[in-house]
Amino acid sequence: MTTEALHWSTDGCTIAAALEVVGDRQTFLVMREVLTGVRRFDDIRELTDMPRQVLSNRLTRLVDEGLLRRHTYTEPGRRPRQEYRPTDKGLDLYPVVLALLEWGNHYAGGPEGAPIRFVHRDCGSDVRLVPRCETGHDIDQPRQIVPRPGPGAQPRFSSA
Amino acid sequence: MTTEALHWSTDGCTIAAALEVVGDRQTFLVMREVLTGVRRFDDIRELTDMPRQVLSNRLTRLVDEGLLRRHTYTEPGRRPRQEYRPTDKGLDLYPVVLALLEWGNHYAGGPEGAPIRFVHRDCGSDVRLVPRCETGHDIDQPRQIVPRPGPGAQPRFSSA
DNA sequence: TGGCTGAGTCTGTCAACTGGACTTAGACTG
DNA sequence: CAGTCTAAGTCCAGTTGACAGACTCAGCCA
Repeated sequence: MTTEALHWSTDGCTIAAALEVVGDRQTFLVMREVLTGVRRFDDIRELTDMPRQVLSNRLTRLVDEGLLRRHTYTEPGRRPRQEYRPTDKGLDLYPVVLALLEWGNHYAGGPEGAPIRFVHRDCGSDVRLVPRCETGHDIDQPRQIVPRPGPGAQPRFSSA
Repeated sequence: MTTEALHWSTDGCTIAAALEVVGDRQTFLVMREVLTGVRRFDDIRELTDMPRQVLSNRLTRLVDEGLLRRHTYTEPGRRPRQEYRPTDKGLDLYPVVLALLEWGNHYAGGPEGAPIRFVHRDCGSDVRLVPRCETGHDIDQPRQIVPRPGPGAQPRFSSA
């Protein structure tokens, strides 16, 4: 019953690499706000309820990582302000946000339903994530998904 | 240009609720291991490179939250050991894992490719996540996804 | 009896988060 | 022009959490 997975190292794991960028709660909440259209410092701070210092830190890092970019804009009769807008790299996190939203709706949702949903711009109906294999089968049961070593898999040398 | 999103509170956000459970790097790495078939304490510890205390803490919490369950099993001639197995609630995190994997492959992958992939058990080909709206349109551009207040949305009272 | 091993617990150090006060730069007010 | 308002931070002290490494405990085996 030894699992094959044990023989492979996790070096270079791209899940870990992704978590390195967005793997903490606060960073992810910032992305949630930006992807739902909230883009100014104090608005994000209020909606995520995080200390200014942490928000400042996270925004700087997300800009450095290329998920957000700063955009200065000026409303008439006001001084210039900063907005944080998602880049393509940031927008591509939508599936992660959707996956978490679906899981949360299923397992952590209250009776009144989620306060947010994501819809198809063209038709207005809700967006769901469908796991599908490249042969074209839709997969409705997670047990139909199984792990395999990928192209970059390296044998694991047990450190004994 | 004022965004509508500003007028809605994030109370009850199911993304935040999901992050409350799996929103830190270490917890998520544990789920990655369990979902790839690595289920014993010391194996997880070695592959995730985390301190025992942190792993112990995370495993206990994941069991308490119902994503994992402990399973005692005995190899012949060895004393009983614990395994951590995913529950249905844990298995349903597959889409989140897949979404992070895809993002990581795209933006953080090395030239040699990911060390892990997930395939359809029946046909063996790679599983991808396809965002699709409930009307049936596949969505290939993240910009076609837009946020809307959900059924549980509450007006936001600016705290001035 | 004593040793091995998987799965932890204990302890001290050090980095990160937290809440609250302070700072800065434009624009507007009198 | 001096004073005020606001968005977007920075600074500071206290507490929490991660980390590394040593120690513990329970079965099994020689």
